[in-house]
Amino acid sequence: MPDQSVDEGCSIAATLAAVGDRWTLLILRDLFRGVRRFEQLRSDLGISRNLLTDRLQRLVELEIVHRVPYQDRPIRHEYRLTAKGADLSPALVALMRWGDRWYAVDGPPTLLVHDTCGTPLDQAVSCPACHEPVGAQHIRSRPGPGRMTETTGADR
Amino acid sequence: MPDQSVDEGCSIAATLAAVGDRWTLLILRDLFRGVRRFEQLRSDLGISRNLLTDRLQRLVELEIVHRVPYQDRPIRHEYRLTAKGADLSPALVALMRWGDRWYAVDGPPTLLVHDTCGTPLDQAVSCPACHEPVGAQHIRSRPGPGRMTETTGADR
DNA sequence: CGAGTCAGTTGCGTTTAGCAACTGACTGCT
DNA sequence: AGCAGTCAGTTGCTAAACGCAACTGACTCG
Repeated sequence: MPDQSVDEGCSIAATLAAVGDRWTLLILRDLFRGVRRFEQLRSDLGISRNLLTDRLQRLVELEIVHRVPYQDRPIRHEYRLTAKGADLSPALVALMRWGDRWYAVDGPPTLLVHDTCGTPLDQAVSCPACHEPVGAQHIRSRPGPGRMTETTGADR
Repeated sequence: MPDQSVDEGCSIAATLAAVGDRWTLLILRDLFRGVRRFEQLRSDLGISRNLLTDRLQRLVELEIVHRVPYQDRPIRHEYRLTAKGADLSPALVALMRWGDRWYAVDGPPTLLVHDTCGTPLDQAVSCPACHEPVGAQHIRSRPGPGRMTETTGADR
């Protein structure tokens, strides 16, 4: 387990400590897609029940997901993204675009489009001063003002 | 292990199959930062040697990283990002920004700036038609034309 | 009343991760 | 020449995480 020495002062490490395991980002992908129920998630992902239970509980604890009842008798809950969870959207988009570029055969298997106009969307790192896209080789990093909080309470 | 049924037709799953384990993205983060040698990576990350060996070999196999000699006698290699590896930059940026937003205390611990002008950079999903940033709730997905290749040969 | 569904929990064997010790090819000092 | 030190691994053992199958419980429906 990457411990606090890695996390300290690095937002990438903090993010990965929260959602960076084998299943969590895949679960979140499904939640974005509208798959919200335990059994749907389980069969769509092929994850075992105990792990799904565990990952969902963890996501609820981290307030990335919340558990809302969708029926009584018997009471059943579904899992929905919170604002914090929905805010992972750019990260999933970025991961998807890399897979599109390096592993897709005849173009992307899934297109992201603007709901109002249907245009396929793009993602870029841009410079607010120069008003232009910035490639990886023109990105430099500098120490910023902040510090990190603990991602989790005690465990993991 | 998320198997091919999950990967099939999903670039997010393909990406995670390649780099989505507990250490790989952290290793890549260090490579972006300029940490390139085995012992530097090991001590910076706190990863054990056998795992680091394994992850680096895997990254070399996937052509995300290549191994280049930096001295003879004794021959020593360093690990550098290939174009494919450097192309993960937007994904790491996205993960970092989420950590910044949800776990940083007094602003981000690391700032990304444009090398030519020093301006802090931003990342956004945008619509080429509307010329405006698009939030998660306005993104829809549609089946695209493509299909996925295998991320790995046989194992894992 | 028995079959079926959904959402878990429990138990157990396999895989993977983490730690420590060891190897090997050197360099540099005395 | 001999010994300490560095870098980049490899090997062996234990502990934690995962994956599977079976079981529970609260229902509904025929």
